[in-house]
Amino acid sequence: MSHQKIKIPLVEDYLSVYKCLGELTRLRILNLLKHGPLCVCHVQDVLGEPQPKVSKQLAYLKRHGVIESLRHANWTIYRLSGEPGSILAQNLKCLEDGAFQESVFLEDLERLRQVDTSAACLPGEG
Amino acid sequence: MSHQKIKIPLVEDYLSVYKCLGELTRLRILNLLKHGPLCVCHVQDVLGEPQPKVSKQLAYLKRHGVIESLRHANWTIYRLSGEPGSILAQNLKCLEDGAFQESVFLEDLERLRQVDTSAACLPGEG
DNA sequence: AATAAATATTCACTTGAGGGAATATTCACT
DNA sequence: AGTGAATATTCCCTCAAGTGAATATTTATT
Repeated sequence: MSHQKIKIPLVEDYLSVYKCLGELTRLRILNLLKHGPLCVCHVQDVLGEPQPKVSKQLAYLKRHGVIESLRHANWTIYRLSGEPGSILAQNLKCLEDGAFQESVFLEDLERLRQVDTSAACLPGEG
Repeated sequence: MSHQKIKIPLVEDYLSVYKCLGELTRLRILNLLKHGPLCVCHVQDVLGEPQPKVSKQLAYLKRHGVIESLRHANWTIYRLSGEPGSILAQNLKCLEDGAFQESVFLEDLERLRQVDTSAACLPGEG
């Protein structure tokens, strides 16, 4: 078992969710995490943003229950924490068909594909 | 024909839409307008918020192409400007099933029902 | 043209969010 | 215990957004 569930109540408050989604770095992070868990350094590499910036936005999302974290050796793995059907899940679905088609997000995914293969800090899944 | 279409390009930028949705007054306004056009004074009455505050948020939403305005005598009528299928429309649909079930929004609708009947400044619809 | 109602805008203020640089923390390894 | 890598946090700064009070604008009415 790779991810122990440290349950933080999901925001069931739309306003919070929209605020989470209303910032580019956070949207980019969610776009990435939609494709699977990632450690901070990978997010950082893919986004090309400074470490504190990434770390802070991850903390923000975690604080609002949108993502969960798991310590794995020296790395912190983040992943989406939404149950299917949750507010966030609904919105991410909307995003999938729309926003995430925008070039910023596609480019991120392209870079993710390159980083992801040589992943050394990914937890054994399954 | 009641609403002449003064076309302002709809925001096809998710970030902008989420920012529009990420503020309580604006969410409340959209919840109201989802049930039909309204003049400023009605919005104001229903929300119980000061006139400049309401007017500014309406201006914000209009500036971002989310709503349209129409002058009708002394009143300004606002209504949603989204085409079906637009980003906003999708999100409003999400909202309909979820956020707008929260008490704030339900209470607003209750107050809207009372105000709406005695409407003197509504444009002749249909 | 003067007035009043409805709405928009300006101004001044405050607050919170985001950013970078630096520092602290946590963990593995020796 | 000491070191280095990965991550988190703090400090400080700046800027944008929201707010209320006051004022301007628009329109109908007289």
